[in-house]
Parts: sequence; structure tokens; C-alpha cells
Amino acid sequence: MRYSIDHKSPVPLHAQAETLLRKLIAEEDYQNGKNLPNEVELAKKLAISRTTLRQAINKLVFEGLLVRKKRAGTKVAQAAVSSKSNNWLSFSQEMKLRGIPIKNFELQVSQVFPSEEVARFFEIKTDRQVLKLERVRGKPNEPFVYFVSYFHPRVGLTGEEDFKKPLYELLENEHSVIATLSKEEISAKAADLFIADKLKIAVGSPVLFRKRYVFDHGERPIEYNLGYYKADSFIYTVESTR
Amino acid sequence: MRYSIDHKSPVPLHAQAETLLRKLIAEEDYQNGKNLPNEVELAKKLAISRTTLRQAINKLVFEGLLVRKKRAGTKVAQAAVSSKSNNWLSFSQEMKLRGIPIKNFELQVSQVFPSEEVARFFEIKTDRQVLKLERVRGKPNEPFVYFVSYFHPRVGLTGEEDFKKPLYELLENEHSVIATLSKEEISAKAADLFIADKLKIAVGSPVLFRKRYVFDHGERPIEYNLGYYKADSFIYTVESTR
DNA sequence: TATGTTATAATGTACAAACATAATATTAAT
DNA sequence: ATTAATATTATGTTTGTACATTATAACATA
Repeated sequence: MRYSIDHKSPVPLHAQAETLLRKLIAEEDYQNGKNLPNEVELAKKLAISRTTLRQAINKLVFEGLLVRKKRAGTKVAQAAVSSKSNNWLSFSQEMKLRGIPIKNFELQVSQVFPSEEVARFFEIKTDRQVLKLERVRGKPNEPFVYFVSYFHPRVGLTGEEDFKKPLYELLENEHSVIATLSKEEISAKAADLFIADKLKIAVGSPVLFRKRYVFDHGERPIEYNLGYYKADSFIYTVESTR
Repeated sequence: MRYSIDHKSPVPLHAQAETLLRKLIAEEDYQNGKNLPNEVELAKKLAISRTTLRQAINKLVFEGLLVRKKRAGTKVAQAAVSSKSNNWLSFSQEMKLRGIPIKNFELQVSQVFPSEEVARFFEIKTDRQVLKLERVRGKPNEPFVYFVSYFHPRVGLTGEEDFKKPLYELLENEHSVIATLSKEEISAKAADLFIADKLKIAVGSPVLFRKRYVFDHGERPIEYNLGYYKADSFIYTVESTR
């Protein structure tokens, strides 16, 4: 076992177990569906009680990170990502929460003339260039989303920024733009040739398509974003009341 | 104590305790900040162990419903996070809004034994039958959604009702059941043979899949609903803030 | 009166032990 | 070869017990 638990530490054992599990989860084997060590054994190895270990596991189950089945064992949840309607997160934040190491592929930045729709949303003319950001994200050799973003000129992005950082962090820290409101539209689509190529799936395969309009606290348009998610790599969760 | 726990029930004690707590939480006193009965006492009163009660409490804490402090006790979380009153609508209402005339096809009502998942959600035994409602909806010769609903026995549906009426209207007017909370999961799927047949599309075509858990204002489970939407016949919109 | 000390009441952490249940794997029977 | 019975293995449920920690209340002291 690469990791261990410090019984003398003031950090509660279950908390230590939790972080240890998060590290385990990040490992490739487990990401690929391998069973985690079973409770009884793992507890013995870590020299903590099964109950204590269970406390940690249950938390991760509740978070949706792990899935368990009697007899079958404990595995990293496949349907990887979910998104709560309230406090919304950027993609990389969501993934980090789940212990999934995310890579950027084919990151491209360019200046383009906006389409009618984008120009209308941004309330600018179509002859004024906007920054376009494209990227494929996922695990190495397993892309699961293709993103396209357009940013309002007001944001002041030059294209030289480090887009590997979480996007909303970057906007906040380096450009003092705080995104506070998002309107999204979610639907299912068949992958066309372009998308199929990006996501390495067959043409016609189902993708979850998400269109996102992002505003700052003054309700001014900031970003227009399109996301194509490989089916089952993304589950959108919503809680609503009347 | 108004409520109690049935030790002979197959429903796990911690699950019973959980629903009991949800009822308690709904009470006015507790809403107004009164401390819940403390663990040790409550466990004694319910004749379950403290550990078991704790299992239930912790779940609600994790959900953000309860807040605990050492020595201070357990209270209902104030500043209830108002989840963007995305007032949700039934399908026919949604479609009427969009000016589309909707027909029901292949409406089927039956009594079935619930699956594990349904039984768990309803907190009933799997040998207790529930009402299952299936239907295809859309324009004549152009189905665009296949629905399956399961209703909790508590709702009192006989199967003789007129399911052509908007569902939530029917529940409210004829059964005094008011659905107030829904939790949904949305993802993209490929149509299997069964769904493809229902929606008259090719096997493997993309569908938007929506799983919906519906509760009444006492947070009691009412309906479990699955919807398979033909791609592009349905767009889900969400508005969220930070 | 103001402040420091101590008791107390609640939750927090942790263990060990037993039995239940479900899914899978193995074996036996047809 | 297929089906039925059985064993196995991992998680699920539940209890009882013990001690730690922390915020408040009660008390005592200056």
C-alpha cells in the first residue's frame, strides 16, 4: 500500500481515510473500473476499524464518487460528471472534485467574427472580432467533452492566458470578471462528423449537448459556450421546487 | 412522540429514522430554530441504537438540512438555500406553452411489483404492488417521448383515472397530493430496441433520458418517472446563479 | 461587576462483533 | 448442455461500548 494512516495525527482517522481514498480513486486502474480493495481487507491494512473506513467510503458514495454493490465490490463511479443547478462549477472544478485527472487536448485560441447568434447575445456587430476558445477534455485517449467558448470583448482576454487554469478562476483573478448567472439549454444530439472525430466516437452516436449563456452580476453577457458530452460521461442533475 | 419505528419492517431502521426526521424537520417549532431532541434521548425513544440514528442524521446533515454543534445540539439549517424556483411543469403544460398540441398513444396502466430502486425510493417492500403508468406522447404519427411512471400506493391512484388530464392537476384535484419537489437526472443515451420501437426511431439513435424523483411538501416520495425524449424534441433549460 | 474556573451536556470519534442480503461462482442434477 | 441448488464473498444493517472534544452554563474568585 502506497498510502498509510497516522494514528498519532490529530486528524480523525476517518478523515485521513477519506483523503487516502480520494488519492486511490485518482489512480488509473481504479478509474478504469477496477475494484477498490474490499472493506475488510483495506481496514486491516490501514489498521483502522471497518466502521471507521466505512464512514469515509460512505461519504464518497454520497458524493457520487464511488458506487458499491453487494458481492460485486466498490468501484469508481463511471457516469463521471454531474452538475448541480445551484452553485455551478466549471468543468475542471467538477472533475477535480471527483478526483478525475483531466487533460486538455487540442486547445486552440483564435480571433473570429461572431455568428449571428453570438453577435446578438453579445450585442455587438458581426464585424467585431471575438475570442474563440476550443478544447477537447477528458482522460488521455478518452476524450469526453468538446467545448467551444466565445468571450465578449469587454472581458479583455488576449488569448495569451493560460487556459489550463480553471476558467472562472482565470476570469476572476486576472480580468476581474465575475460570472454569476448562467442560462443553459440541454438536449440530446447525434454526433456529426466533426464532433465524432473530436470525441473519437462513431458518427450518429448520442451526445449530450449543452448551450450555456454566462452573465456577470450586472447581467451583462460574458461568455457563450457550447459543450458536446459523450453519452454517459455526463449526467445533469437538477433539483427544483414549486 | 408522534412518530415511531417499526422494528419488524424490512425497511432498514436508519431509513425509517431518516424519514421520521424529515417529518420532524417539517414541524413548525423546529423550523423556527428549536433544537431537535438530542441523539441519545431520541435513540432511546425510538428504541434504536445511537449509531443507527446517527446514520440517518448524518445523511440529512450532508444534504444540508440539519446543522449540528457540539453541546449546542442539532437544528434545522436556516438560510435555506432557495434553489432557484425553476417552477417545473408537467409535460403537457410544457408543450402547451410551446403551442404544440399533444396526443397520448399506447397509454397503459398496470399494477406491478416494484424494482429494488423503486421500492427503495418509495420505502416499501418489493412484494407490495405499485401503479405503473406508461405512455407515448407526441403529435399523431410522430411520437416524441416515452414515459414510465410509478406511483406510491399512498397516492391512492386506482388506475381508473383519466390520465389524459395533466398529471399534477389530477393528483392535486382528485387525490389531494401536491407535488412540490423534484430531483432530476438528465443524460444522453442511445435508444435500445424497446425505446426505438416506441419512438419510431432507429436503434442507437440519441435520446435524452430523464429520471425524475417527485416528492410532496413533506418530502415524501410520490412518483418515480423515467422519460425518453427523441433528440431535439426536447430542450431542457436551467438558470442558475452563484 | 467582571473575569476566570469548573462542571455538564451535547456531538464527535472509534472499536469490536454479529448477522442479513445480494450477486456471483461453483457444483450437482436433470 | 442447460438448469437448479449451493457455497462464497462482498457490502448492508445494527448493536453496545468507551472515551474525546467543545460550547455553554454554573460557579467561584478578585
